[in-house]
Amino acid sequence: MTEPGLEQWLNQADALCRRRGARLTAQRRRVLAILGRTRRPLGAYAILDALRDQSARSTAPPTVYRALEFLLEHGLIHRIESLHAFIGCTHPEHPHAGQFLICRGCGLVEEKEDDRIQDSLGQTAQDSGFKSERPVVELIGLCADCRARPISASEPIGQPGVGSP
Amino acid sequence: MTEPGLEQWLNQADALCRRRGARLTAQRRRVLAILGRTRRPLGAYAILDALRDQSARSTAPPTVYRALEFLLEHGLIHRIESLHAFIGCTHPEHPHAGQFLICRGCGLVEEKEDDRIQDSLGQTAQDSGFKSERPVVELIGLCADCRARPISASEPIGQPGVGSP
DNA sequence: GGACCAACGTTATAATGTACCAATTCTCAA
DNA sequence: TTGAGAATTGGTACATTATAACGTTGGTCC
Repeated sequence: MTEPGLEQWLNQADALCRRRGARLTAQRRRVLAILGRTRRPLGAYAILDALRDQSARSTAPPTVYRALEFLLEHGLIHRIESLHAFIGCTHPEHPHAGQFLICRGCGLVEEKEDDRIQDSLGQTAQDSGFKSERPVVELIGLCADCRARPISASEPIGQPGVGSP
Repeated sequence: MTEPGLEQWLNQADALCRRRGARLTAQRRRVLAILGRTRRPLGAYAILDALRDQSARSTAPPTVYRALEFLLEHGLIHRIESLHAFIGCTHPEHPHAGQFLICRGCGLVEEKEDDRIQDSLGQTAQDSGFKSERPVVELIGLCADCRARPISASEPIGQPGVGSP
């Protein structure tokens, strides 16, 4: 999410919520903005720290988790299960479950919405008579850039977030 | 995993480890057996409780996590990310990453190894120049049985494990 | 204004996972 | 067989992630 696009993204989220009769409150918007400034997933406690940094008011875990719950419900963010972390949704127009390419080198996450994957998952579920309600698809590996870099096989670099203390 | 099949499964695991020069010790075998007795995922602390129940010796979390780490490395169990839990692998002959159909009704998990899914994931990764090292594919929903049952839409039933305190 | 309800503040605690070091057990060569 | 070294386990403490419970605030509608 680039800085100029951030405002636009937040406004789009605001509009979406209004349309649904939901309220993107100041607190929720702050959390969304924190996630919107990075393409890396952030843990709840990293978000908490960011909130504490940007305001004098004290903030506790439930506040963050409540905001995250709301944003998840409205498809404005996604949860990355394998990292216990959250990331802004890149196309929140319609609710969906994306697929995530998670680079263990640089920490960047690419969100996909691939029909072939969704079809194959749907087929497999159907074959078992299973009704899928929440698909979790996360590929952990190395992005193109990190594969090209010689040091790529070792520890992650890049900004703090999750996993890089 | 049925009771008569359990011994056979454990022995297969033992043979696999031997072949690789790894040691399926008594402790590791105990953990594997606990997972083998259910088709439901178990949290680390549920396994810990089971261990404590079946022996007078005291046991601490690191013991369980070390055993789980070993079993994961050797493909004898899988980790279910969305549940923070572990489940026995149904076909450990070769290392692999399965796909999991997780019923939120009865808690049962079906492990798949579907070529269409794996192909579509591979395609998507390749399109992005991404090298997938650890795919996480978990579908949370309702199994055929639970869909058929009228009460199915509400809370989970069945044996303890994860999520049913 | 007052009743209501959603959102938020606050404290405490549960659940999951790991760092660290000591004690034990196993293996293999001398 | 025995002792050195490696692998495994025991055990304490603590870090990280998440939620329960209850009171307070603030906006909305009559």
